[in-house]
Amino acid sequence: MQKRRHEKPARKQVRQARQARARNTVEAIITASTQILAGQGWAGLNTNAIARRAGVSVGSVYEYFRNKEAIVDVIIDRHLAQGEAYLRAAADLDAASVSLDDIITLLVASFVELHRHDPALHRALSEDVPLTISQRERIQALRQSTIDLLAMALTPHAAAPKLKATILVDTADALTHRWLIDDAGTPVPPEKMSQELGKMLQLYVRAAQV
Amino acid sequence: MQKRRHEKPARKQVRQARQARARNTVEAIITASTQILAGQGWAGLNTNAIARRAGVSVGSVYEYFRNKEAIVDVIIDRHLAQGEAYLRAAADLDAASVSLDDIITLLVASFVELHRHDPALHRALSEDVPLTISQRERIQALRQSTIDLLAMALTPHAAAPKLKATILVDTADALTHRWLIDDAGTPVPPEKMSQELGKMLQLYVRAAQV
DNA sequence: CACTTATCTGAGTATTTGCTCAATAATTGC
DNA sequence: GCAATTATTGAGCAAATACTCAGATAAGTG
Repeated sequence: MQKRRHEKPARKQVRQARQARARNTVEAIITASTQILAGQGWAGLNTNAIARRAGVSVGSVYEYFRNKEAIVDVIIDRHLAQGEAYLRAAADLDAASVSLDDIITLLVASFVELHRHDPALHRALSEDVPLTISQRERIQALRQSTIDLLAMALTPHAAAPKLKATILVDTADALTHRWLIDDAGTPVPPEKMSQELGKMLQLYVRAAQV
Repeated sequence: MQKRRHEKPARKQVRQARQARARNTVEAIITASTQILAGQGWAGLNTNAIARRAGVSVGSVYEYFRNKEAIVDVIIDRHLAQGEAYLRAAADLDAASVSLDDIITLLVASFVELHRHDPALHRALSEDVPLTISQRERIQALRQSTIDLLAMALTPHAAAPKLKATILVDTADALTHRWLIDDAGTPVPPEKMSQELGKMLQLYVRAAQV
């Protein structure tokens, strides 16, 4: 049944969990879905399997979630919140007191840390689950905030900080992604790789622009 | 029906197209599938839609392809062949006569070129279609060949050529991917980005190692 | 307890979709 | 022309799966 043909007819209301028992049910559903996503990916995520794994009936799933996508929505929400937390922590640093070295080290370390936690889930969410437009927008906004914050931090140290910040963030994100999540075939260990990544970014930021 | 539960029972043989009419049918099926993949992605690719778009009946589809995945297999095959062609062309260059500048310029230009051609299909194949193990292996092999070839080219110019080649290839691939395929939200134009990418890779390769 | 509200159940419905097969048509070889 | 081979058709089967609903059970309230 995969897709509703002509847009959802605005079905019935979902219930808000009031009692503790119900909140447990909701959490069980989310946990089960997360595990299935990490283990079998989007293709393995079906409502019957979710209910079975959560130890509840399908009816309960639809009591608290409008549809399958709504469950994933919550999972993505919680996942993005982690990235936003890292960003808030970095924003609290005193810009004047950190060196260029520190900035880049923190950048690389943050991305590595983010990707190291539950790589299977991260992979499923970023490469498997079909994201809605608003989910994509939220990810894009997080990226842009990171770039903006980094650009501010770079301003005392380098020319063209916005451009450089874009390159730095995209490179750090794309490469940690590839090394920690995507493949299984890097002959070089990830620590060595992220060390090289830091070195490369350093050289790039320090270089005089053309 | 999505998935056969207990491994394919080794069904009936697929037919080999002998007459010109049949070869047209096969091509029409592949073309239709490619278009659907590029336009609607994996989720929109179903056998009835393929048959309709190709102007043939479902029966014909299964006359020449064991199942839906077999069609995608051919598409991926042809797509990878392009990458392999680039690699062969690069391998024909005289190693002694090219400068470090040329090597990196060619690397970046090749990746840009590869990703610019039919980005929608590229995206569907690399982020949407669930790849089989052997398909992943083939991609991995192509990546490794590229790294090996680049490492050889770098040997006269830099220390630790294998490590550097790995970084270069992964960076070029991941970033062109992101800029040309993934998003739609880069405020900086792709040409500028690839120029910066080339600059960064140059600096990295030229730097004395620690 | 009696009553109301919240929660849960799971067999069943509606739909999608991969794929088959018996019948029909076109092409080729003689 | 006439078989044999190759090609095509499309209704329909079987399985998967998102989601519903009528009724059972538990919890809160007086």
